[in-house]
Amino acid sequence: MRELPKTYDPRETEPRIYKRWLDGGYFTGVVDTAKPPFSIVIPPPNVTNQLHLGHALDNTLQDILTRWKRMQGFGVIWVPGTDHAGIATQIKVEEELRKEGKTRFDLGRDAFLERVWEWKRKYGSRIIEQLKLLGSSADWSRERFTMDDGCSAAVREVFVRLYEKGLIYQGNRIINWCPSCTTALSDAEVEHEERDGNLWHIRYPLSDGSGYLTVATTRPETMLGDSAVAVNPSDERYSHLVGKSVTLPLMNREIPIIADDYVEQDFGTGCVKITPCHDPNDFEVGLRHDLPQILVLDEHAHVINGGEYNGLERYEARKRILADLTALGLLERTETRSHNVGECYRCGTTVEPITSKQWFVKMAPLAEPAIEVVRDGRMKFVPERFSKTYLNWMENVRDWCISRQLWWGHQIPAWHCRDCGHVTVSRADPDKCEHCGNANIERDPDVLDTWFSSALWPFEVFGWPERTPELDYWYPTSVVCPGYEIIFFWVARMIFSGMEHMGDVPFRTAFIHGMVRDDQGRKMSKSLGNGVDPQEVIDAYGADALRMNIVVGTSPGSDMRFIPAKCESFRNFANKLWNAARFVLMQIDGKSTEWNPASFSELDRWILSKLNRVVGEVNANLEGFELGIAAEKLYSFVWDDFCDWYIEFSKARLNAGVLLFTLGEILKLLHPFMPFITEEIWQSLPLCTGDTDALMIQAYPIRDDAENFPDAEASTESLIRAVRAIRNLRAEKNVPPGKRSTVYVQGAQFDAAILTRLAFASEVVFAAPPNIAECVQATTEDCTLWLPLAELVDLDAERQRVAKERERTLAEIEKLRAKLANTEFIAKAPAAVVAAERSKLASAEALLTRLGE
RNA sequence: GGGCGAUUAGCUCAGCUGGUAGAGCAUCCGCUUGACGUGCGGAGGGUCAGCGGUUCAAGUCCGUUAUCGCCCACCA
Repeated sequence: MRELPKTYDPRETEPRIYKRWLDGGYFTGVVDTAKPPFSIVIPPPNVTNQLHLGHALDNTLQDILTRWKRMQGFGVIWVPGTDHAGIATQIKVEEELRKEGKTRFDLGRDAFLERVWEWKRKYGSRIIEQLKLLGSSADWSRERFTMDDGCSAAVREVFVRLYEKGLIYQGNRIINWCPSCTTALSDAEVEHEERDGNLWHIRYPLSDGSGYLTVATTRPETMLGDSAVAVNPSDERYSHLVGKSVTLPLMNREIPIIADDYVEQDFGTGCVKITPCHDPNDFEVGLRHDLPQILVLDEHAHVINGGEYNGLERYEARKRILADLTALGLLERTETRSHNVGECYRCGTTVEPITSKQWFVKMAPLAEPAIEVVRDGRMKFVPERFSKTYLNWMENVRDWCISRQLWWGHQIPAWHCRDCGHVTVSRADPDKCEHCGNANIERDPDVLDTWFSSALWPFEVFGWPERTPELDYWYPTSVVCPGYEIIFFWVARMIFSGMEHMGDVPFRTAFIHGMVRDDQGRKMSKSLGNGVDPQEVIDAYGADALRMNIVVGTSPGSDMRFIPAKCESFRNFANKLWNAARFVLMQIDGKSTEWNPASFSELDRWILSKLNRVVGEVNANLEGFELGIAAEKLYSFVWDDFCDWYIEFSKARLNAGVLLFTLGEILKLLHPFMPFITEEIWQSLPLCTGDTDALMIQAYPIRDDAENFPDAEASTESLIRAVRAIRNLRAEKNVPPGKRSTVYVQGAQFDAAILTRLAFASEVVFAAPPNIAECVQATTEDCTLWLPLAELVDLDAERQRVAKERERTLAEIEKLRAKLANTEFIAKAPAAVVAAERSKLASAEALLTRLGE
């Protein structure tokens, strides 16, 4: 048995304990069909950067569930890994290059990719290191990366399958384009911001010279690409003009006036300029009316096909165009108006809707089963409300643009034939066109949306498309723990991918959490500089304290503020537990810890009964994903019940067996939450017998109804109330702590040794004092206590206090009597509730009698 | 324009299926009480945002209002 130091030192302990777990191989998932499976795949962190506190939240939740289930005897695996994060990582490396005065084009594709891999290696390993610092019990032997060989094979297989099914297609459609990242984006990758802007009213002269139409637009620069002006078909103001034409100012192009339902009569002037290449609605209108598509902005959002404006950047072009229109007297007026601007979720640049040839996933057929499984409960969200968010999105989802004009990512497995134009999509790299047989083919340079590969994560990590034992055993996974911000990006896409390729849900439960904010409730961000490095917190307070901070006092799905002082309180808790263990070790030293129920006192049965209750509750809470509530109950059981009372009892009446047992059970219960300290203590206990007898593989306690002792609970709680009453009395009377006195008790019989010790008594007498007049009195619901302290007490104050308590009791009695006099209450409330109210009344009445004595 | 969440002690937040409000921190008083001052004992502090309803009983369910926040949406 090792002597424990007086203060717990997480910095010394954690690395040592973590190594012990690794050496024991306890994290390794084993396919064991004798056990029920439990699997979690990590939401793979992006290799863009090291982890922040949000990841600490993700992974603490996963680790708690994983450790709990492992201790419950499940065949557990937690698969770790990282995500290549195509666009985000590419931006990072390009930024780095920019500092060297270079662009990716200077390096060329291969050299650039080598640079990105370098970045990936650096941050990928840092991330894994950080996950370990947190205590994550992930199976490192199965660590994956979304661009490793296995994932690449899965991506390739999925792409080909969907293509062959006609669910992946190439099309020239309007998409979101980021001029800074110079790539297409999916709808989900565009963030909408409300911005102040202008609505410019511009006159388009009628071609016949009979006047003009005024159109209102927020994007005057796109007028260079206008191919019509549209009005509502039932708008009588303009019906006579439909079929005629206007002359597009600046470009002097004659464009038709058309009628389309899309136009709202009441908005602006009721006339809309139609720019099919740069507005999603206009694009649709253009298709309906067979309008020409005139692209006027290039990949950098510089003007093309715009005559004298060619080469101008879009906002520069706007200025010039507005100035020119003003000069021509065609700018009727300018109205300020706030409107939504789409921004690239990675770089914040205003996104340009642009027509472009891209690859798409046809969503309707995929969405259908993905909607069904959530509707019928085969897959559930925790908290439940997120299923609504999810369904709303899935029910309205549009085709998914999956091609990105980037270099970092899975290159699209499609080869274009320069001779016949046919596209060959295949599992193996082709050397000739499958249509004309010529070798003059070229691979599509684009890569896939990064989420295309993460969508496959829950099955690709188990070896899919191979049918592996791991896949059979662990798919569908049990739980996934993402933040709500990636429900669309990731959760939704995993669900339809799982349904399509595995024929089953990817996970039974999506346990959604919120965001970690700073202590003022602000989002943590680089620019604010308010980000917190988990390692700093771990260094200062220990990983266990960080984990508890993250879990306690937060509710699932809601954002939380990170308050360092809260870590301090859990560090203190860790220290409390540590010292409780020290006490236990000291007490049991040289004593028998034999389990002998015949020797149990009421106090022993009390703690066992309380323990048993907490065991039941904690398991139930964990089952319901109420991790914070479970942790809080354990906190209070350890501190309030075990330390404040049972350990204090033990100083007067020791049962080494129960003391040690209870500590052991506490360690097991707490282990998923605070793995390091609990394991460390466990290793010093005689309960831990062998070298491989780690706490983390002990059986998690389960509730045992034979361990309920209501009588012991009642009698001990009565004792606790008496002790409190005496302490209270002494504090109120400012009795010096060293001053002991006789305690008189009437109405109950207690363990005198305990009462003597905890109530600072010199002696306990179970009778009313002979000199009541010279005593101060305290009452509990089942007994009266006196201290002969008349000389130390302000008698006036004491009378006042008693009077006040009397008043309070009277009020309560009145309330209870009214309640019990209510025939409806008696008739309708459950019998147990009525009985409880009756006994409350009885004890209140008894109290009143005693107060009156 | 839809949808969702929040509003509880000075601060940050818990309170699952309704049964007379809790924690941590902060505050105040006292303390070398046989593990712990990262501690011990004691105390104060809330008309659970407002209004209405259901119920024997509402922080908890329903409706409504207000303030704050988030998500989604093709009115230029």
